[in-house]
Amino acid sequence: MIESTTHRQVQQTFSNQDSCINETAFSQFSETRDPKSYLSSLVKCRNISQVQQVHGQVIVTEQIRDLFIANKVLYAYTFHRALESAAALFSGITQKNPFSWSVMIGGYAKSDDYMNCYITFREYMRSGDRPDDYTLPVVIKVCRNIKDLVMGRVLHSVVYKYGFHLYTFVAAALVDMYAKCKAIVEAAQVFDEMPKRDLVSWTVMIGACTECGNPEEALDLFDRMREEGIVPDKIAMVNVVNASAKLGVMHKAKIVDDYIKKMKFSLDVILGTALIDMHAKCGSIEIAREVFDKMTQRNVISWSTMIAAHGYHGEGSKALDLFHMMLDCGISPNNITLVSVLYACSHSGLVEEGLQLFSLMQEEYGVRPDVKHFTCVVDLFGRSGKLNQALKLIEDMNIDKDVGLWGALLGACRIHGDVELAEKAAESLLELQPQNAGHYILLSNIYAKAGKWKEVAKVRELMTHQRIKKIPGWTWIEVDNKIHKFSVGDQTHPLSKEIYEKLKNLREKLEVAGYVPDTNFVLHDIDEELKLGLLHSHSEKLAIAFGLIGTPEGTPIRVTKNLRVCGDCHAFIKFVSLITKRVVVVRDANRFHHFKEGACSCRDYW
DNA sequence: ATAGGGTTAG
Repeated sequence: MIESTTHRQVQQTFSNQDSCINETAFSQFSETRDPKSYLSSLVKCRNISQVQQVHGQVIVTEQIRDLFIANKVLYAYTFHRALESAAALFSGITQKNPFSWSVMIGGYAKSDDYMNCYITFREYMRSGDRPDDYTLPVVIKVCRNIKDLVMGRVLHSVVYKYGFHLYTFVAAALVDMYAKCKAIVEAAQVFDEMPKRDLVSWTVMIGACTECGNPEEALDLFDRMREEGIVPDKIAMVNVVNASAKLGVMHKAKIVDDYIKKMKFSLDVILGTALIDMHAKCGSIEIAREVFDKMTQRNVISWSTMIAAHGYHGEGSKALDLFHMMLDCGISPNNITLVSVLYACSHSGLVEEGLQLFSLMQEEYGVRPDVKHFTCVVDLFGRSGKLNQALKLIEDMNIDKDVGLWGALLGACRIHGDVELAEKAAESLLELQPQNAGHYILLSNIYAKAGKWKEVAKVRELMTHQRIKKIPGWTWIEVDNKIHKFSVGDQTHPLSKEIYEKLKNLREKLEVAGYVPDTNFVLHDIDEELKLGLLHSHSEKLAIAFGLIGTPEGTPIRVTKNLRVCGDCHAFIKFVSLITKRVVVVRDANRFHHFKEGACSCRDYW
């Protein structure tokens, strides 16, 4: 069964490595000459040379003719990622059974040799054997890893062609593959078709929903899963925690957290890190930090997550402290850690610290700056008014420039009212993303701030011409575990009358304290009176007024805005926090701005 | 004997 070349090759290797035959497993083998009993344990804990020795021995004893043993040795090679030896052995096996194929294909997959994995799978199909339940998940997983949706669909059709019903392992692999390729409809189809769903199938579907931007559905699925009597494990919980993190709703985070405590899941690195991320993104930076401090093991990801969390909550110096603590613990930062630290610096206005870090990140930490790091530094320069330096940095870098980079520059232009540079940034930005309404709005706001109404009109014309619609700005707030959503001028809320009353009352007090409404904002084709009305009923203001009505005194008011908070609202909120003695936490995108006693935790950049 | 699900930025 085994070709003689393979035999010779192995014997050669065998004799070259004769010095280390004293390990228990091997001597045991030498005595008994019966590898079946312990070969599998040998595979798992010994090194490659022992596999070679066993291989040599079974060739000598001709036990290699036993397909069971040949397959075992094959698996041993792939386990240790010795693919060349595995392939040589594999090609010598003339009577390959599904196990042999599956192990060889899985071996390539494990070693990230995707091309050979595909090729061998194709050979398998052509060999006349039909692919089995064990091989398909492996190849489907490869499609997932390299996001090869085309091949993934082919494999899906193979499943049907051979008349498989959606066996759980295959189906779970398919759902996951589709999800990672962002094909949520197909993922859901496979999931719905499954005759039986186990914990893994539910878990991948929960992950799929989160991945494709529907965390609410993910949490619903989790409830459904439990209703069907499936008990989650830690991996399932990580997916649920991620869903909750993405949703960003604090009371959901609390429910998930309570459940994890109730089920007494211990916090390993991954679950702990996911929890930090969830609490931070749902607004509780304090709880996030508590989890972090409580964790018994932390890796670079846990540290990066916590550093980033302090960063987007406007706590730049805490982020920096943590970064140094991390270094003291002997953990090497990676590129993401450095993005997090630089981001923290730019959001808190720690210009010197940020620039210092950037300048020595390569030699000190061995991380080569990529476009994300440059973006943070452009932000850093930009916010501190050093627009020329920001531009020079962009011009001098020889990395592909992306939307984020130009966006940071455009944002900086808005803060400092640099129209000329804004036009330059916007030009590059619109070239990369001509359909993104946000860029047009930002540019037109910059023109408006400079009083260049002709240019404002031009941008508007451009938008109309290209059929680009402005996205409405929404703000929402959680009160009594319910989400209340507001848009500008909103009158649909049941308590609308009280809200406007409260707002009017509030505005009088704020104006006495020094708040001046800023009418200098863009609204097209609207007369002054209406414009003023809309100014007084920004979605943020409505949500905050409702928050003042609906939440107990002394508790923070937390609102989320889908777009960036405008300058007028920023000033408004500062005064609200001063007058009412309430902490106001505003989240826009993934940034949190904590307002307390008339000040904002983040560096002002409106 | 071999197979499917887990953490960070943007």
